[in-house]
Amino acid sequence: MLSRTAEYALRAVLLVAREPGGSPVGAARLAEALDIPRNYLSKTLHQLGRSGILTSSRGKAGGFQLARPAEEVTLIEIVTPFDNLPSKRYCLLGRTVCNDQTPCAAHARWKGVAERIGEFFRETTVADLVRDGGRLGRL
Amino acid sequence: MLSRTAEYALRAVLLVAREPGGSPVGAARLAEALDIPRNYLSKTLHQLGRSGILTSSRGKAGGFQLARPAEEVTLIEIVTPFDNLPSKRYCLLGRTVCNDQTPCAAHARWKGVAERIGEFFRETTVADLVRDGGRLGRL
DNA sequence: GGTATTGATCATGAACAAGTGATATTTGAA
DNA sequence: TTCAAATATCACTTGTTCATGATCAATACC
Repeated sequence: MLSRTAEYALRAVLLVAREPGGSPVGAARLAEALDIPRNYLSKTLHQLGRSGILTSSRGKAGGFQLARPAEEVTLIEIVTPFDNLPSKRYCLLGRTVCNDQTPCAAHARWKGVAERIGEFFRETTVADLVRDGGRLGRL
Repeated sequence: MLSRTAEYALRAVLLVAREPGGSPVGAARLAEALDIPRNYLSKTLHQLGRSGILTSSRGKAGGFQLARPAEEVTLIEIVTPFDNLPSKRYCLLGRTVCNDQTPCAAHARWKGVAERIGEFFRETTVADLVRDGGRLGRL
């Protein structure tokens, strides 16, 4: 469903969002928690910065923080730079044109499911998932 | 959502299923209709044969036919060899363990969507899509 | 100012998917 | 029996994702 990198991005953002007091979380700590190489995660974190989701601070006690309130960050924002999700226009059969006027063979039945997926990513916020709890790290 | 190859597989099976009288459809004709290289599609068709979805006949007037009635062939059967779909156990955040007992942060909210996707592929049959009509080929 | 800490960046390779071209093999029909 | 049509298979290129290691650059703190 999602690329590896997009999964890491989600988990990293959630870890940052959970940090008590909103203090900066270092890339090394995040990489350790997610059990992936630090330099690999670094690139992902940098992209999240360019997306306006995280801010970074260098030097001692530096790290990453949320750039905006968790209530305003939706999952689709986090995931989009890493992965093209099935949007409303997505055709299950990979046709270039596929809509209600000129539908593919699967259009009518797939439409509802695709819309449901889109809703999930558009409407679920970081705050929602922080509130729900649940595991993020290695274990 | 699906890999290119899986999309081609679905479209190819539907084209074969639509063939009047169930007569064999040649790989060349399928490739032309889908606008993809013949040899590339050949490998996909061969795999569909090994999956027990299509049968092939060689020689003149050979080609591919449905191995079983269209009502009995579900989309998940077609797609599985080419692409791992998000199943019931699939974790949106890519954690190795994720279930109702030890959920990830997204589990509760994602569960319903994933189940809906699974239902679609498990319950939709080739006959359903043939009945619906809709386009398959290049245009 | 120097230095340790931290993020940012560069270079590289493994694994996989997608696409291309050539050849071998089977089989029906003239 | 021979030929042509069709599937089956092999070898290769290209591009992308994932991952790793090494290095550069900025910054707080002493």
